[in-house]
Amino acid sequence: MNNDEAHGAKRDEQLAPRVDGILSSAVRRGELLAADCPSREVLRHLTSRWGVLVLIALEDGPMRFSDLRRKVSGVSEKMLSQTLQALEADGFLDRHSRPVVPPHVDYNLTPLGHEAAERVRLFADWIEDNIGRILRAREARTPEDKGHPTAGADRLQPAE
Amino acid sequence: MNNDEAHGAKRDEQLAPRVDGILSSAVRRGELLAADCPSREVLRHLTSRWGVLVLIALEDGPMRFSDLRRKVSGVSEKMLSQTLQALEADGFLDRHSRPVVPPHVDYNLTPLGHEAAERVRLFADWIEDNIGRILRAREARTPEDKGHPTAGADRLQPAE
DNA sequence: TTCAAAACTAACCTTTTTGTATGTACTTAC
DNA sequence: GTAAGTACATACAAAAAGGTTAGTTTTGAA
Repeated sequence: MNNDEAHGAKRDEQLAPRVDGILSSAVRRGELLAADCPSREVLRHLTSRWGVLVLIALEDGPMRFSDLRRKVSGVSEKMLSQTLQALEADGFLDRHSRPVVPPHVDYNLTPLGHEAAERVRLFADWIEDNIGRILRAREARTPEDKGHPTAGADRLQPAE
Repeated sequence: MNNDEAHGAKRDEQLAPRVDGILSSAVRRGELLAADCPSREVLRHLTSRWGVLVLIALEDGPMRFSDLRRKVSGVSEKMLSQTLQALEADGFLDRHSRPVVPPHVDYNLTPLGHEAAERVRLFADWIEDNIGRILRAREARTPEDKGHPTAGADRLQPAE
């Protein structure tokens, strides 16, 4: 038997993900673009400055705090522990602390975190693969001053 | 020789994207995790709070400023124009202003922007599809106070 | 004996981001 | 005649993010 129906609470959250097929795109799109969509908060956490890099770093396997700190170059201890706690609270990774001294703590992705990390890395890989194009496109625009909003609007005409 | 060498400057950026195959994963991974990697800045722009939503909104086609403002619910005029300018400067979207009054300005994704938006949407879709799991995973952790770093370390043993 | 390493926390400060409110120039709708 | 809409800029204020330093506790290495 399926005890899925058993807990009963929060039907709303469970309803939306079930919608798949033709309508799903429009419905889901509408959700994220809505100000009160809970996905927005999750999106913020996962796309946070250090969150992205931690997820990517942990894809290679479990890692200790200080190893992560060295791997994710540039992160401070404070931001790393803050980021790890946020991701842990969201259920994207697990923390395993061994009661030894000096402390030994391992972090590893949960199945959920692994799925998220995969997607994040796909996006990150695209950026790295295309960083040349991107930088060139940027340079093609910054050198020349692009027309100001009012600059081209010297001669105004009524909207047709 | 090929005229690729002609401009001389920034060989480095062009070199990396050319690396593909077995080594690419390790190399690229290493780049983003390096503090001075230019991809990090691009990543910040694309994963900025409103940048993600603007890219997704523009995937359906060109849109005017005020239409975007209504579609991306919750964004202020200031942040929207700031976000649009940043994405435009990076070459992810184009701005087309018609010299009429009241002003009429259209924004649309460039080919580059389209590729980026696709990846971003894939990730966003995953979040929306799994928001139920995510929220449940979070709730499973927050109610109970998870062990403090020192809490479980009452009896300390030398690291083995 | 002093230092470094481990994995943090807490306090303090700076920087960045975001929001709010206002103004602009002109037109259309009420 | 007044309000609303258009696409912003600008100034100021609040909030969030980030950095730096110091401190904890114990071990092992120099």
